[in-house]
Amino acid sequence: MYKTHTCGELRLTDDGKIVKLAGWVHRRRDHGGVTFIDLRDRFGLVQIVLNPEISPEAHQLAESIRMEWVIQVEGVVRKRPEGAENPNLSTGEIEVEVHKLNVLNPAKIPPFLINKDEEADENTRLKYRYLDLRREKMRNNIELRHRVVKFIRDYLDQRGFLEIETPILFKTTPEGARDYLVPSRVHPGEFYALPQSPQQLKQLLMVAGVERYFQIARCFRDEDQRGDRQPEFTQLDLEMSFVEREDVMNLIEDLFIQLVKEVVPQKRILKIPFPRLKYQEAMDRFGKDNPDLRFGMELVNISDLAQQSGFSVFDQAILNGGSVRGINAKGLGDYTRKQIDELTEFVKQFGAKGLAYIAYTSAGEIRSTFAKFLSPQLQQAIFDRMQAEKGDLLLFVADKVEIVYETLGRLRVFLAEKLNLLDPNVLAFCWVIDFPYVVWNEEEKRWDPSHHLFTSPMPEDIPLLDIDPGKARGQQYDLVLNNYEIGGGSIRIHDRQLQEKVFKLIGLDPDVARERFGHMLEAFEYGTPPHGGIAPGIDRICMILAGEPNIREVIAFPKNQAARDVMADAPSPVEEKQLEELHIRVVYPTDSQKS
RNA sequence: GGUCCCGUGGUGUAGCGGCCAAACAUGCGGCCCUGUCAAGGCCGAGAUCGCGGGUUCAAAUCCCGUCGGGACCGCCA
Repeated sequence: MYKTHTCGELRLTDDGKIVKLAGWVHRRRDHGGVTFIDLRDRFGLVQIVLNPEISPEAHQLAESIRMEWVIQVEGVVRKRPEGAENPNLSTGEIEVEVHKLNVLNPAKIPPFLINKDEEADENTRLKYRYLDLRREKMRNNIELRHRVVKFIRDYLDQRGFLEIETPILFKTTPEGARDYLVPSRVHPGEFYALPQSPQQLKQLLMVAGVERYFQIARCFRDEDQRGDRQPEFTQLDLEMSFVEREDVMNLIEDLFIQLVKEVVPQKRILKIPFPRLKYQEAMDRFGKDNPDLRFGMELVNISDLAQQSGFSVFDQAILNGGSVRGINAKGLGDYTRKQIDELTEFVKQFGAKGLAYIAYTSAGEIRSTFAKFLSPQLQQAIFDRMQAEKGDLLLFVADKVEIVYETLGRLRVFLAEKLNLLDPNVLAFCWVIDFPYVVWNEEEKRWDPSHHLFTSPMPEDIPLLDIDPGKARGQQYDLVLNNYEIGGGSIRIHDRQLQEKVFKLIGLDPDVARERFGHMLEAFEYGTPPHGGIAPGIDRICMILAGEPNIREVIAFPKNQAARDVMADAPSPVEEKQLEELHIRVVYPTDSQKS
């Protein structure tokens, strides 16, 4: 054994013990006479002392040692001299007096500092990820992730769930995200696809009678990156038989309440039980189906008031079937014209033509883009409805309702960030339910499933599928946390006729449906229990719990925005021989196709 | 496919037409120092400012292009 103890565990009670320690040189303090080294391993830091009077050899050798060298020491645990304790260190009451020092492996000078939390260039961090992971923040994040997953496994195990692995090499499903394809060597011209999620397989496990299944499942989607999206990511994939919507929601809600209590006790859940918002309510109040409930500034509909104003921008919007809504940016009434212009630019990105406002300055003055249409009565009515006080800034968007939602929903979050209203220690979970079952795809002139095509409609809305599909609601539920959708699920269809009806509704050709999903349809005829499930995203959850701005910070070896692993430099070209075996010929894009 | 932002010693930043062959911190090298813990003191090395082109008497600084990175839109059932 290289070590008898870890660097984090020695205490005053170990005083006098002979120990062996091994780890990395975190810092070295050479006083000419005595030399101190903070020795680090994954479990902590401990100060080791090299005294020439104890061991001249060790002290001599320590001269040459540099940061991040891997060393081993043998020595005696000593209580530190009076006044030399370090209260910032859990091992700060003791130190290890070194009798023997062993260099296990020297280290080059690292490209960034391991012992400081100073930001380093992310590209460099990714290239030397193994060094980045030594740093305290990343070590904590990776450990947090372990705690989260461990908690989930234990929690579900105690409740009768089985963790079952499903294939990584599976079948393409072109209706979702773009698939990652894997060519078959033994079947020329045929391909596996990496799963976008184990959706079909977990449903088939329900047909198989598993009843309670989960998996910490890797999922793959070949779409462009975002801070909260990687080409491969991890879901808690879960499915249960003989359950209704409430059953799944209640289980998951309790799981997260307990998880927070155990893994991040310093964080506070805003509301228990989690608020449940109907989709329409979420849109009306927050403009998004993933609302951040940590702050107010809710949208207010003033279409009826705006109608009387005579302000043509408002009239036009309403005449075209749109609406006029606003938010009260509390305390921004003294914003300058320039600052408001900035907000206007912001909403224009998302399709708004402009931003109307009423600034009620702290001095009590009114400034407004539609001042001359603002009769005292109208102004009062708007102020009443929006609870405006001196010092407030009322911001309005008049447009098609989708654009109003989109722009005000984003503006609301944008302002909250600016105003520092987003407390990272508060966890505002909520459920969003009663989603529309299908949404009209204008481009393709067809109905698209708003969740996925195995989702069951609300039983009472099934007749609507024939007469007015847009009005039907799905048995879908999204779990939302602080402005992120962290999981979506639904009660599934377990009846072949209904499933075929849905395929037809969304314009899936029966032959194509049989080819792609024949195994599902057939399975449904062999005694399928009612079932449903959910798939919370582990990366996003860990990101929020760790207070990180993107999921790369909670993934050991993430890819960059261009979907590249910059450490190993993947993807990479392959040998011609490999391509031959796979019956593949590469056709490179020409310059004109590239641009 | 598109929009925006960034690119200065190893790292993080400053400089944003002449005062800059570039400043500060940290790291790195050397010397001094027996109780420090972000040790300290002294000395030193290290960037032609991502790359290419242009404007100008003069470019790290302005413009165009390009490469790299990031944020976002599209996309993500």
